[in-house]
Amino acid sequence: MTLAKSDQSGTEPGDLDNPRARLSFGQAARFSRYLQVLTQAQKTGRETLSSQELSDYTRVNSTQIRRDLSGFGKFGKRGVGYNVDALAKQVREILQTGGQQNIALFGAGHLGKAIGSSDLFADHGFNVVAVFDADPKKMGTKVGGLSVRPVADAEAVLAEHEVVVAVLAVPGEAAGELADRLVASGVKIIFNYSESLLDVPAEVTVYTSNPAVDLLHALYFYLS
Amino acid sequence: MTLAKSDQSGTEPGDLDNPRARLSFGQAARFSRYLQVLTQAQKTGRETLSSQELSDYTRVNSTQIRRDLSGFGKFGKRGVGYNVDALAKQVREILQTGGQQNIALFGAGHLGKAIGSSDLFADHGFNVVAVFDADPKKMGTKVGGLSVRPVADAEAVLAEHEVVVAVLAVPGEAAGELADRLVASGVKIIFNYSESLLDVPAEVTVYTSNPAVDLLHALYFYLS
DNA sequence: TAGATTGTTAATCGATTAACAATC
DNA sequence: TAGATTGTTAATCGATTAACAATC
Repeated sequence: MTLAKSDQSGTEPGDLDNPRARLSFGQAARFSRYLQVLTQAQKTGRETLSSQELSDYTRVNSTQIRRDLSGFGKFGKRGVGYNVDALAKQVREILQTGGQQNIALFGAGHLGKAIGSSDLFADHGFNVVAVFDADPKKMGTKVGGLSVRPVADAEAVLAEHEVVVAVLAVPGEAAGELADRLVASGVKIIFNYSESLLDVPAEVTVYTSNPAVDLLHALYFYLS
Repeated sequence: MTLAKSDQSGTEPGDLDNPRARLSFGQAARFSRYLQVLTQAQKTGRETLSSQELSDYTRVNSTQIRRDLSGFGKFGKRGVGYNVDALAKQVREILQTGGQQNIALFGAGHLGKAIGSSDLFADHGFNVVAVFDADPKKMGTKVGGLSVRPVADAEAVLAEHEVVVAVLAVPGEAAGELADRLVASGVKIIFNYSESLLDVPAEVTVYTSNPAVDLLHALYFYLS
């Protein structure tokens, strides 16, 4: 939450004279979604997308999209839309996604295997460097090309690869203690796929994924 | 998006005289998250939670939380916090989560198995009624107590169980065509775990889950 | 009592929306 | 040209934040 501080300038959030202006929390969330849609559109060979199409896929208002983008330049062509390749490149620059990031995956169950063998992270330049599990029987089995390792190795691996991002696909009972170890090892971003509520220091960001929460949200509007 | 219309009254969103006042899009999202944390806190035997603790777990501002809740009544005790059981009950009423909802799961791969065998949905009263897959070799195998069925059966099963919610844990290539069939069968809410962008009519809500998007977002603040 | 936390107000900031000239 | 869509402004709405009296 302390990360959510917006830029101090009361004027243009992304002034052309200052293209490194810090994005607000909401803006960064939106730009991330734009990039996801653009990346996927590139795969299907789309050459242009209008702000309205981007809006349909991201559920962000189309005026908002044009405003977000126009803060960094004039990337669109009136009457046509935005060039997908060019805009994807621009958004990557805005989000500063240049550097390689290493990720550690904890849990080699169904969910761990699903995440480890998907291209979700690789598509955006993230590199899963290790898969850990507590079950001795799983040691050495392969998940997405990596051999499963004992959780005891975690500290050494995290340090060696300078891992800042950890994905927790473990049972709820194991998550709390594991999170404490990760925080002690310098992990700053935790994706929590367990049910457990994690207590971490303010400088660590926890993303808890829970489809049931989104379903409650969606159903509320469907039912009323 | 069309679902996001807020209530028309410019005054109290949740007037005590009108406890059924429609929640705004953002409010419904927040109440869903409160309920998730409260449900989990119940499991660990917590008796009370303060708005600050709820804020730490939901990343929603604590004043915002108190304000959301106070729109529906005075549920807290000053100097103590909120009773977990009582507040969970209240929030369930506010979100109108009484009715049973049936869900169909498509895809019996790693991700499908992870979702089908978890308690994520069951915890909130949702009922997975069928698991479908395209692979003939998987027919009859079990996922979370259900036998995997051919996708050809989908229309009949969706109609029989009045399914409004579908979860797509299938490869991207299969998702688009499947979504069209689901929409034709009356499905209104689709959880899309594939990479594919889905084109659906305005009355259908698509939730696309993508950890990489959240990671881009989180990293932006970590790196800058 | 003293400390903690709610319930509530007011000020500020960011998001949404409508509208439209500019222009591809 | 005519149609479509951007870039931009202004108005409104919702979220965030600080502050604090009320009260458990």
